[in-house]
Amino acid sequence: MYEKVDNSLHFVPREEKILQFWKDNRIFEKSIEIREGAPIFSFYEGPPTANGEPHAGHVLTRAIKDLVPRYRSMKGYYVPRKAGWDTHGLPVELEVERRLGLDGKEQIEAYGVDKFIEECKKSVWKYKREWEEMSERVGFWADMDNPYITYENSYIESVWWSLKQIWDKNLMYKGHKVVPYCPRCGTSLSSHEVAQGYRNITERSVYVRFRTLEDPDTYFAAWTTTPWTLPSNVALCVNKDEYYVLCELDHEPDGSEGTPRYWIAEELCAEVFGEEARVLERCTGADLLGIQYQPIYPYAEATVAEQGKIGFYIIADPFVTLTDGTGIVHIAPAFGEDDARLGRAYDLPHVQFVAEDGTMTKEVTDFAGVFCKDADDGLVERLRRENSLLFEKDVEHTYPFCWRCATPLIYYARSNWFIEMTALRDRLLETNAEINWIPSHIGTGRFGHFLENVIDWCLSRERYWGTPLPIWECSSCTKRHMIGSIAELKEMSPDCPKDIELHKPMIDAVHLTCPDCGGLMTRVPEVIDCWYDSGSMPFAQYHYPFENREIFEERFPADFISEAIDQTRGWFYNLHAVSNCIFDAPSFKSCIVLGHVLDKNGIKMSKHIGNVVDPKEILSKEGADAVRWMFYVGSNPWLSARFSEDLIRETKRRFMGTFWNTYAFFVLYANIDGFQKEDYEDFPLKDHVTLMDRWIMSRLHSLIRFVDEKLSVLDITSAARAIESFTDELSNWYVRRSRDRFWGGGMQDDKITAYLVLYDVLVTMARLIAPFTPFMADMVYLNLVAGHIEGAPESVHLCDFPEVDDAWTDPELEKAMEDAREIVTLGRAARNRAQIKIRQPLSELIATGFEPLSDALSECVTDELNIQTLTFSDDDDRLVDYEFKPQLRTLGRLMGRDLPKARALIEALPGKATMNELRKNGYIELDVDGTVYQLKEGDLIITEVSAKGYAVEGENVKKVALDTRLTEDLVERGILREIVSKIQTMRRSSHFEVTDRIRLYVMRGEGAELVERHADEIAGEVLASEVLFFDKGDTLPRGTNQQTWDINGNDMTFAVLVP
RNA sequence: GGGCUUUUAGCUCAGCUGGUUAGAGCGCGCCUCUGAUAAGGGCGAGGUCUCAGGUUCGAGUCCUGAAAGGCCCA
Repeated sequence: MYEKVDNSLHFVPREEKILQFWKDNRIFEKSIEIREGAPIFSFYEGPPTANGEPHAGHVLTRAIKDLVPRYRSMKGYYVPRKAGWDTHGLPVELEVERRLGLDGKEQIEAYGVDKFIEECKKSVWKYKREWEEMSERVGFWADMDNPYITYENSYIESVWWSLKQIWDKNLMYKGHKVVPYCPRCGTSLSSHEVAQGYRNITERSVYVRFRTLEDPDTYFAAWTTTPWTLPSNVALCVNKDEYYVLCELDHEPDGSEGTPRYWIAEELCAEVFGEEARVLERCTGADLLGIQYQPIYPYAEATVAEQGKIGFYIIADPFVTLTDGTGIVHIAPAFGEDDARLGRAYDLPHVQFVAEDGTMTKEVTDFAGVFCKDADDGLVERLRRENSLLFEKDVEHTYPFCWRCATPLIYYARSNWFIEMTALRDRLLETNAEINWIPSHIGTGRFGHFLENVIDWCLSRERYWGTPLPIWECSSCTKRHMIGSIAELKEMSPDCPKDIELHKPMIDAVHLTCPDCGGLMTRVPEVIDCWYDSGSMPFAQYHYPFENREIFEERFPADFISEAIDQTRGWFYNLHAVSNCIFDAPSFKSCIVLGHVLDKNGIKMSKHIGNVVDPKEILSKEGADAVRWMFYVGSNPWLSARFSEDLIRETKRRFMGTFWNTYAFFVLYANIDGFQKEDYEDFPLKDHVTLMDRWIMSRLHSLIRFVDEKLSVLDITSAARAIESFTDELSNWYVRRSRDRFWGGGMQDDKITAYLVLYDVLVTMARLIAPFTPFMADMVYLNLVAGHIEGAPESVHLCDFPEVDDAWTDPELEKAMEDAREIVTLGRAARNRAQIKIRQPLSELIATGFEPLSDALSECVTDELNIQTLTFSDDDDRLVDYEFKPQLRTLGRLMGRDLPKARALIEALPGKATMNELRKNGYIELDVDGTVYQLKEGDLIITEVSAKGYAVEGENVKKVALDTRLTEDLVERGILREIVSKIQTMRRSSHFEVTDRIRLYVMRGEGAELVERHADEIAGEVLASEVLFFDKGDTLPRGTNQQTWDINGNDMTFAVLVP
């Protein structure tokens, strides 16, 4: 006996049982163990941070990241899955700061860095349990007991090793980077902090003029919203591909007489100077390169002279656009990222006249000590006095403010450590081309573009909770040393404790002895960008190269990774960057880039809108399989997916409900008949299979092929959709058409065959869907296979993925069945139209436009439609006329502009006459305004149309005509069917068991004679052991259910009883 | 502001290299069937394929531009 199946859709308690089963029997561990020694399929788990709660998007990520390894595992690969945790970084520090009530670095130092670090270390586990529970609940299988943790010494040591590789390749340097900086807090802000503080403000922008050296009446017109950076100006920048003009005005800025001339972008000239400007010359930006001008303020002269560099001339860069301003951009390399980049490229002088506290430096003599933004007024006033100011204008734009203290941030050059990614640019692009991105546009688009414009990686952070940058500097000479292992550290250090922890502040107390001069070396204060940690996971998770050399080597690069699209410049880039630096190779071969999960209205989930769906709640309501399935089948995973309970319920009903019911049906009848698969191991199945059996088996094996192909190229959605439509065909065609094979007593060969086939389909399906809906798959498997079939694995997840058996596939049969089903659909429509219900037998259905079906298939159709004959006929004159339409594909080329007219003519052609001509000559002639065209059959779309006396359904070629005439015999058979149907209804409403044999009473009167003549037939259908007749008024035994029906116009009364 | 992406029925989605009347499921209305089913079947209503130009005999599909949503970056 199989365990009785409850056909409700409450999957949650069943899933919980399965979870327990997996845990108790170590199914995950076994699924790995049994594949040991097999070829590796390498999967890298992107480490989440347990500093925040998991949300619906993480369920999608885990659903995808679980499916692929499960599939590969069942395909025979060894798929180790090591979980990991991302633990370092500023968000952790901020959370701890907030909790401890600290504000800023000074207070952290006062509190004690060692205690602060301890708090950080604890804080990163805040939501560990939530993450573990969510992962387990969705059936995400990974080794959570031995995860890699980025703050552990062994992990950090591997990171250090990799940094030293980079150091040894001379790819690391110290330089300036412009960062968003809060002058009040004295610290730079990370991008995500900056993002919190954008505000819309109105600010003054100024147009100023720079006098050229060669001609005192010729100027460059420039524009800026930050006058306080003008004292630090060292160059002006144009776009060399844009056009510029030299125009002349009739007055100086202050209104006095003069004819000053200005260089300005052609497109912006009229906007800035109006129509009065006379254009004298026109050239491209390229022609302006190198022209020198006078500094607008005198402050920088000495500083520039000191540096021995050349400034104050025209440079060019594509970043200059003509959307506003003048097309000539003021460049101050200390105060803008583009500026800084150009400063490096052109080797411009470094002028930074704002101090770390945000005040103007002493060089700006007029405003020394004034907060930079407050100096704007004075600076502009001076320009006005000196006639350098053209105009002022208010502009509205967004500007970042410090999220902590609301001070306007400034972009400010700070000293930082960099990895020279620009030197690897070409290799980054080449190795990127080897990656199979899904969807592919990521590789060429978003990610590819990012790599094309790659900038050097600013690695250092002036913070506390991170991997310490292992560079030591000598206090007595200029020596710098990079440490690459704990052993090296201990060897070179006179004061390294034995159990050194590789974190601030402990590591800062460790000194080295300078190998060059013997002096004392101290570590630089910075930690590194925590993204570098996660980019190092391919090797650091295994403490490579200090341990696990082989493990790393055989698992690098990963065959598969997947995260959401916001990781493009995050984890995807960091993995790629680090592995290119260290191994000159990509670190993953294929990657599914997931879209974001939105709410049911397509809006991003966010706490303050209050539309966040708690994944825990949904999982415990609808179950994990349902949520997983919704993600797989709903839309392609790279598109943003909407997440709503309704959607989950719908997809769950469509697939899981249908599949589960089919399974429950099988178990119900198998148990009634005492069928058990193991009792029929030697049954010669192939000798007994029917057409329907061969069809469903063929469909099953075609499905296996399709799903396997799609999954092997990571096309999850197509695979899932195919499974869904197969399930529908299984339930609503195979099982429905085969139902009566399972009824009645006895165990004939045909019944056994039906059981064996349905069993095979269900069990094969269980293996096929195991990667998708692992819970339901195992429920079915555990009941039908494990414990029944000797030697079968104890869980479906220890099985192999199903393989295609070509002995079963029969594409022609599948095609023919498709036709049969189409005929059935049309036939049903015809019946509906003629208002003749299925229970009324009819004599004939004529199908046109179909290949004739085999006898067996025809029988399937006649039975389903309750007709006596199915006839195939393509030229039955009684039924058809013809209509013509142009075959645009061929005639478009032939006729061109005549086509619209020809089309009208063709559609007006007389049906049968034209058809006869076409058959006789092989062509017809068509005269379009005097041009005669010969049209062959292929140039026309020929449609057969309806005829009289039949109910006709269908369009174009494929049609059916239903003969609606009723004979006496047909009417009688209709009544019989109706009678049987009503008695069946009574059986059910009396709550008899399906197998109960009944006593049938029939009241004498209308139709009773008919029953008498067909008593045996009726008795057989309704499982009646005897048929008795009674008269109105007779008393029937107690418990008899008596009812009167309108049987096709006759009032008839029946009664049923289980004796 | 830039890059990438999405936009097809009330909702979720198909729609191949341009081709004839743009499809499916859900939902809705009417009808129907039911001895596994919370199901099945038929019909119907519901579409300016986001918009505007262009190429073409012909555009949901190709090109240009715009709008709206999403992501990343500034």
